[in-house]
Amino acid sequence: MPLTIGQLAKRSGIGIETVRFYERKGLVEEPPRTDSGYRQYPEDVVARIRFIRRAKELGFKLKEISELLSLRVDPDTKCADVKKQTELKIADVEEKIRVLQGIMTALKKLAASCVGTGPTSECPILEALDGQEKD
Amino acid sequence: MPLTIGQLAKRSGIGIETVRFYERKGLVEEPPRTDSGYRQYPEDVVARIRFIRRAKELGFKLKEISELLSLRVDPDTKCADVKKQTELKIADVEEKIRVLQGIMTALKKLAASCVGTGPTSECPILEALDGQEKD
DNA sequence: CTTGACCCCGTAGTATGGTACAGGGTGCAT
DNA sequence: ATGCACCCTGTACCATACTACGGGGTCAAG
Repeated sequence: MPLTIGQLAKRSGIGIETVRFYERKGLVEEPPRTDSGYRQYPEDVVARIRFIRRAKELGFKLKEISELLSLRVDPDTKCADVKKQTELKIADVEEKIRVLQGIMTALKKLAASCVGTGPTSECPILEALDGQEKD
Repeated sequence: MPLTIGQLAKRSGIGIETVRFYERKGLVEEPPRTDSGYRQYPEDVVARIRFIRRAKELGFKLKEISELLSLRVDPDTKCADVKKQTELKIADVEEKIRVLQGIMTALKKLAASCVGTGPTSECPILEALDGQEKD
């Protein structure tokens, strides 16, 4: 028995509007309709939306997810293509971590330089952000 | 001698439109104008924009930067307040790194499980994203 | 047969951080 | 005095990922 959009949304843990949004974006294909125009989703769309959610959690953007999704639809694409995408994503995430760790180091250095007393005019954090300029 | 908006933009390394955008956002205060309406920036605005740029590089959002900026304007705020903001930011960045490392682990596990041969129908990566469902 | 929960569509708004016009006026050099 | 670079305002647009709303139609229970 097919699902209404509301049932689909509830089962897959997203909002109704988001389902329609994904449909507009091509992430979820347009389902058949009842005579009155209600969307009728087959069960497996729940799995597809779960796929989208998991991929999102792994840091894929919607655009990347739809690429992943079309890869699998095309019978000519190979497992290796999917693996390549994943490896690109790994490099991407590694880069993000690298940048954040640089930020961390800088922030910690700032925090360590500050004893936490005195007015802002003598705050070493603000002075550091000012660079060579003095306020 | 005061700077025109174009000179300010060039010296501080951002675009003219961005200066006006920062003005609208309250990050850069409205400068005096010439009779004809041209903005006239004192030199030290260059430092202020550099401050904004550095803070942005450290992962502060514009909203957070404007908070930082108002902290320093208020003579009653203490160095400790700035330090506290910085420490909150450190926790924030640590959390981001933690999440990304979890993602990395998952992605690497996926990539490792895939030998890279065969059609997408047998791709372990897509299967993993599907969860308990099989395509 | 009415009420309430659900569905439809299209449009617009949210937040973030800008960028890009259009349609003017200004300032300076030649 | 004319050309060109620069400035002004206001508005609209970019991507990202939703979320909300208005004004309707539908379905099942009581």
